[in-house]
Parts: sequence; structure tokens; C-alpha cells
Amino acid sequence: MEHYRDIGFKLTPQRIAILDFLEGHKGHPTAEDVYKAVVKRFPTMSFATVYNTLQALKERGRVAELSIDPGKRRFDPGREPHHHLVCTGCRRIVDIHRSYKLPVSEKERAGFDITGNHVEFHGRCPSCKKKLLSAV
Amino acid sequence: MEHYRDIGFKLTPQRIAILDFLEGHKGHPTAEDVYKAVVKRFPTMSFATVYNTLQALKERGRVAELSIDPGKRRFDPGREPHHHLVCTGCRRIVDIHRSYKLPVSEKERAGFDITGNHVEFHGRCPSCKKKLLSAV
DNA sequence: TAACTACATGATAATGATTACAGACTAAAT
DNA sequence: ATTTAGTCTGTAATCATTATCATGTAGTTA
Repeated sequence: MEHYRDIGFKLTPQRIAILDFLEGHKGHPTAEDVYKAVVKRFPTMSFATVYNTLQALKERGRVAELSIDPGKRRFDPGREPHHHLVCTGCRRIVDIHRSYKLPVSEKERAGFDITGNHVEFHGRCPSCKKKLLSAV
Repeated sequence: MEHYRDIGFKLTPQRIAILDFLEGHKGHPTAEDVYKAVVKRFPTMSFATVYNTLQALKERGRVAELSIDPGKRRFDPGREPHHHLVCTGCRRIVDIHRSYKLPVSEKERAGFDITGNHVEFHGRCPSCKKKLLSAV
């Protein structure tokens, strides 16, 4: 954890608590998830600090920001890569643990360095399939 | 356009204007983009109508909702499938026109009917690469 | 170790997108 | 023409996120 200092990231007690939470997290927490977990240890914790810290970590490539949830940001502590299958009806999310090698031509990449990919599969979950049928 | 009636979608003048806009749109418009375009023809158009209509179209599979833009919903009239390369620094978006066949096992799909996929590539655009170097 | 400085914290206010509401309206069916 | 279920619109409410700024402190330097 000490190496954070080397990348211009001051280690405050609040930040260490946030890092602890992220390290032990399997899912895709929102800022609110982080806040709720950390406020137990730091009753004075504010959302601003959570957002600032997540932003700082993101800039340093320590967490990824997901956008599977419209209108809400989700962060991924980023261990094994995984993808998501989202129900277009109810937004239920299922993880797909698998990785894909996706070719992108030199021309398409437009000078970008590609660091990763994330696939969002769309579909209908079993219960929304039923609803759709009965609606028609 | 008449077929919309058959799927329980009433064709009001406002909705026709929205559909016209979407049909001629190449990109990934936000609700605001739709509103701005349609309010010219319907000065009384309200955001609520735009959201309602987009929601109704989405439920009927006529537009897809993207979530490449955190904190803002984007819609895709959905013609040829394409993917997105997003700069993790400045959020610039480049379209990748290509389609991928991505296998998902029976077990992974958890009973879902998969209707499509969308890949979000992450990377650094040329100008953000430079910034990063000079910052260290 | 003390003092310094740049950066972090946190309470609050502000913003911006989206949703909720409710009364008036209207498309489409009969 | 009548009916009715669904739609429209202005407004208010909500929710996530960002901005502000005075205060505090991590990490550096003397």
C-alpha cells in the first residue's frame, strides 16, 4: 500500500479505509456503497471525500469506472476481468467471467493505447421474458 | 411507421417528430439532444415527453440505451452495430464499426435471451498520453 | 523534531439530469 | 360521435454528483 505515496497519492486514514473496502470487494460498488461502508469507521466521512478519492484512484489507474448503470457511477477495484449481462427489462446484472481478445485495427484505434475492454451483453432475463409475452 | 400502433404505441405528432429525429441521427443522442431538435417544431414540448417516449421506445426494443456517458443517458437509434473506444482521461469517444461474435456458455447466460452486445474499449487518447507523461 | 506547504477533509450549497405528479388533452377503437 | 386508455405538459421533487472554502494534516525539508 505504501507505493501509493510514490504516485502522488497521500495516504490519509480515510483513504486507507476506502482502499481497504475496495480491496475486499467483489462487485461493482457505487460511491454510496463506499460511503456507507466507510462511514462506520469515520462518522465524519463525507461524500465529497469518497468522490475525490475515487477520482484520484481512477486517474492513477487503480480503479476502473464502469458505466453499466445509467445515472449512477460504479467502480471496479479491478481484479480478474469480467463482463456483464444486463436485462433490458429490469436491469438485473449477471457477471460473465471470461475474457475476450477483441481485435481493433490500427486505423480504428485512432492513436489510442487500448488498455482493456468491457462487454455489456443485452438480453431478457427469464422473468422479463414472461412479462413481455403476457403484455402482448 | 404505422407498425408502431400495433405494438401499443400511439402515434402522436410529438412522437412522430421524435421518431423522425432519431431516424436521421447517426450518433448517440442524449435526451437533451432530442429535446432541442424537437422543440423547434413543438415549442411546448417538455422533457417529460422526451423521456416518456424514449422509455416507451426502449421497452419495445426500438432504441437502445447506452451508458458510455456517466451521469447522462444516451440513446442509440440502432442501425448498424458499433462499439466505442473511450479515453479514460478526457472521455473522448471513438466509434468502432465492427461486430464481434462473442461466445457465452449456457451456464453463464443464466436463462437470459441474449439480444446483442456492446463493447466499451478503454484507453488513452494521444493527447492524454502526453499529459500523463508530463505529469509524472 | 519543528515548521512548512501542498494537498485532503468535510459541511454545505449548487448544479444537472431524471422522475413524479396531476389536470387537461387526444389517438384510436367502437 | 362517444368513450377510454394512454399521452402531454408545466412544475415540483428527487437523486447523484460537483463546487466551495475554511480548517486540518501528510509528507517534506530544514
